[in-house]
Order: sequence, then C-alpha cells, then structure tokens
Amino acid sequence: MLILIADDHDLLRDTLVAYVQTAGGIDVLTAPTLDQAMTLIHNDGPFDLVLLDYNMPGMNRLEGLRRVLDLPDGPRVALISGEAPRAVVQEAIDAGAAGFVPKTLPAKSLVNAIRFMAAGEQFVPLDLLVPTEHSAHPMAKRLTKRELQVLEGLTNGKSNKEIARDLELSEPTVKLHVKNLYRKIGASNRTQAALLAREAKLF
Amino acid sequence: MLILIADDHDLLRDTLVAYVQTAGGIDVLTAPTLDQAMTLIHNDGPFDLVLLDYNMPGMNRLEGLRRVLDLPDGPRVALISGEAPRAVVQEAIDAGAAGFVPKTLPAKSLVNAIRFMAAGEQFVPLDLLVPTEHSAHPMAKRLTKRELQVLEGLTNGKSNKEIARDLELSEPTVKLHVKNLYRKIGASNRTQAALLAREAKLF
DNA sequence: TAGTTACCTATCCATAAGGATAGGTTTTTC
DNA sequence: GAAAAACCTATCCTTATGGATAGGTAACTA
Repeated sequence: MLILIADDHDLLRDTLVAYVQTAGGIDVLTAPTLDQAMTLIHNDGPFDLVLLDYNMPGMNRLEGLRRVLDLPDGPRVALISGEAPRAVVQEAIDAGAAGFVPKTLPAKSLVNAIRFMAAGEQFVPLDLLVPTEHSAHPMAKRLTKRELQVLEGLTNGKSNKEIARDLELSEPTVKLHVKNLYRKIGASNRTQAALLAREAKLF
Repeated sequence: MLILIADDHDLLRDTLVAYVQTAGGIDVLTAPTLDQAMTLIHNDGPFDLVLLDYNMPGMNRLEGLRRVLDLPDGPRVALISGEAPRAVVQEAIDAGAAGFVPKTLPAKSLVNAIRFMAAGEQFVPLDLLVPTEHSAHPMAKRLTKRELQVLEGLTNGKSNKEIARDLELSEPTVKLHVKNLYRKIGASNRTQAALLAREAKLF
C-alpha cells in the first residue's frame, strides 16, 4: 500500500512516516505543501490514499481539497487537522473527502483509519472532533438557535443588513439578537463577538 | 535523560515519543493536558526538560507556561507550537522559557534541540525570531507602522477612540489609518480587518 | 391553563463608523 | 535639494451600530 501525507509540520511528518512505515508496513511519501503534494500525485502515483493537512500552505480552506479531488483519476483524499469547525468537516465530506482525521487520534488508530479509508470506506470520528457541536459548547449553550445564526454572520464580518437578508429577517430583529448575544458571551461590539466566537472554534 | 512532552494531539505524541526514544535514546513521559503534565512533574520528576504545546487544554496562552515555571524547583520548560505570533515567542522567552520549538522543525533537529535545551541553553530558531518586525509578512508589507498599530487595536476589538487613546493620537487620525488599511488588506469593516489580521497570525 | 422560552417586528435615540477632502509636518529616498 | 512617503489634524456627511422599550406569536411545559 502506498500513501501520501502532506503536512507542513516537519516534526509530525518525520515521526509519522517512521511510525506508519514500521508499525503499519505502509509505504509513505510526504510533501510539505499542497503544490508539492499535487506534483507527487502526478509523478509518483497512484496512491491508495492521500492525507492533506487542513492547515497547510496552499490549502486555502477547502479549496485545496477540491483541487486534488478534481484531478483526473484522482486518488482518495482525506483531511487531517488539529482542530476544525464542525461545519468544515461536513463540507469536506460533502465535497467527496474519504475522511477527516483529527490529530487527537492515537497513532495506532490512524494506521487502522488509513487502511479503512484506502479500502474505500469513509472515516469520520465525530466524537473525537473539537467540541464544535453547538449544543455541547459552553459558549453556545447559552445562545438560542437564532442568536447562533446571527453570531455566525458576525464571525464572517457581515453587517446587520447582510445578516438580515441571509436569514430572511428584518434588520431590527437582527439587531435585537446581536444585542442579546453580546450580553451572553461578554462582548461589547461585533468585532469582539466575532473574535470570541472564532476563539471558541464555534465556526 | 528524562523529558516530558505535553501535547493534546495523540498523533504527534505517540509518534514523537517513539522517534525521540529510538533515534535519540531519551526517556520520555507524555501528557495530553497541562494539568496532567503538572501532576507528572510533581510525581515523576525531576525532568531534564519539559515541552509544552502552546495550544493545549489548560495552557490559556502563556499562563500555563508561567504556572510551570513558578513551580518550586521547577524544570526547564520550552514551548512547542505549530504557529504563534511573534510577540508570543518573545514574551515566552522573556518569561523564562528554555526555548520555542516550531512544529515545522525536522524531527532530527528536535532531538538536537532537546539535548541543547536540557544542557541549559536557550533554543529559538532564527527564522522564528528574526522577522520580529512585521516586515516579513505579506500582509504587513504594505502597511505602515501606524497602520499596523491601529490594526492591532482593531484585532483586540477596540473602538477608534480607545485606539486613539492608546496610541496618543486624535480620533480622526485613527479613522484615517483605519480607512487606509482597509483598502490595503481588502477589508470593508473593522471586524473583517480583525479577522484577516488574526488569520494571518499577525497578532 | 398559565407561565416560560424562543422568536419576531417596530420605534426612538445617541454614538460610532466609514468615506471623502483638504492641508499640514517630518522623514526617507532619489 | 526636490520628490515621495509616512504621518498628523481637521471638517463634512451618510450610514451603521448599540441600547432601551414596547408589544406580538408560537411552542413547550409545569
């Protein structure tokens, strides 16, 4: 079995390769950037599986994933990430990823997951992902559904008017939710609210 | 030699331990949280070196580092991190850290760095510290010193008035800088500017 | 059934923010 | 020494934001 691991952290790459090869008997090539990964896929493939770090030069959110998936005769691709908003995981799967591997996964489990995904299965350990399930998050606990939707708009740098349009609400209503969620999360303006939400990995 | 590695990413912990032990002949204990690390330091020490992940449950920025450093007869402590704002690196060193190890470091270099730090030296990779002025960053390249200072204020959720007070400028001047930096970084309001700056790890 | 919660619309008001100009000094650069 | 860039203050204007209130509906819940 031959796989490709692309991650800009040399530390993880070096140690991971040693581990997967010795403990798993799997051949591994590596790349530190998306571009180099794509070159390897083109020249040294086919790979049974490609693991892309979600935070890596060239990835640009999920654009990098799509670029690899769009390759003619492209390989199965999974993302690997330290932390990611739940929405991103969902979007990656929808885009056709073979899985989403959290870096909190034990090394031994990763070897199993690699075999699993290379066999054509989809690997998504929801329980291991960041506590991004809105209902589970301390900050999100106190927010209503609407307030969360509004907060998501804030976290994207949108104006009240834009949020109102997106949610098909009136602007005064949005302003109300904004004001209420400020109190709940301890923000005094929309920038602070956005930063707090981002900090909490809510979105 | 006995060291402690604390990182919440099982994947890195598992593979790193295997690597450091076999390739470096160094004894390693590990912990997934700061609290467990401190327990180990208390019960299983003394350690020649403690490596703390900057992003790990319980760390709370640099507070975790300080907690360990403040221990009576505390060990030498270094931080390890995937990415960190320059200011954080500087602050960690000032607080008494034995070093700051980027995860982009090759595994072999880490083994050397561990020995180096355990011997009492301070390890801070030049490429991590040299561009201490924001001049190295593509986004920062186009911003003047003042605009950067103003952007930092924005990134902390401050109002123009607060920024003006902090920088001892008049509010109209701050507004000018704000407007100009929007153009340069492609933001249309302060929240977007803050998120872009945060995204670029500028602060 | 009555109370609670979430959700919606609306108005009023003070302040902040964003954009456009105009004109000034200092420092850097050619 | 002239030109350019950075930096500063200011005014005018429009819109956005944040806060306070008031009142309404639907759903669920003790």
